[in-house]
Amino acid sequence: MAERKRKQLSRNEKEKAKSKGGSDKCKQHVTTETRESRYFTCDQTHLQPHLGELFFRQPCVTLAKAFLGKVLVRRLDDGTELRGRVVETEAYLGGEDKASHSAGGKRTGRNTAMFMKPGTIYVYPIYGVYLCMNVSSEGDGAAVLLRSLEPLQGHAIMRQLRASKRKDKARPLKDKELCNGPSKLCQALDVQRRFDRQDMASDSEVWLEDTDSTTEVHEMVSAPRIGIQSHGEWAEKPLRFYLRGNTCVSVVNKEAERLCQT
DNA sequence: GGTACGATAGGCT
DNA sequence: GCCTATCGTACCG
Repeated sequence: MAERKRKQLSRNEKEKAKSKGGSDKCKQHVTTETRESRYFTCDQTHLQPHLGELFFRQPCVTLAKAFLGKVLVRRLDDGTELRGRVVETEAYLGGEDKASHSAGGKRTGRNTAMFMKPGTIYVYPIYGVYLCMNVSSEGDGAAVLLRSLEPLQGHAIMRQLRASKRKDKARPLKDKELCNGPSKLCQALDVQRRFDRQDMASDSEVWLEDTDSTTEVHEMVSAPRIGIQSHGEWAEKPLRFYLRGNTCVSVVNKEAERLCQT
């Protein structure tokens, strides 16, 4: 309950932050599809399609931070490519991390992907209805949860995919609402359970692209993770990372932003 | 517009 | 029985 209140509070703060600017990048990319395409055409020469094994072979926290700003690509069966910039992640360290599915080194059928080589995708169902996508990092049972994307390409299809899980007469989703949560991004990119244990470093349906932009330290916020309030001290550790001011972040934590100010 | 809250549903342990 | 969420609706200013 307290968590929910905190969430609500944070959402409010997110909206406020938006009006202060700093979200221009998001706006710039999110406004129209045409503009996004142009952005990508311009930058095409600087992109390194398919970040490989080397990228994922980093310690969990380092990888969770390194994900920020990278572009997640989903290629659908018909060849359509959906793109979103990663703006929010969480690190689940495995072993000692009590909030991790692999806490205590516990290995089950479900979490096997967490123990596989860095870059392995871990997709699991939650609350019976939703999916969450993680990527295995260096370290036994460690993985990075992808929490939010800033839609860059394929908005219409993302909206369609998201709408199919909602009521017919529900209000249309804003661009920033398409991927602003771990399960929302799975819906928007049509991430399926069968992706579990696939290798993001070599897969032809989901991969990560580099960009020429680097995330400055002051642009990144570290905050406690979401939805794990029952895990004691591990619930407090700042293992969630997001891009400051980006309107596509699912939950803004004002206190953490103050602490991260440099 | 925002905030608060209840309902939801299925797999895993 | 718990769970790394989300949605719709009711209420508030």
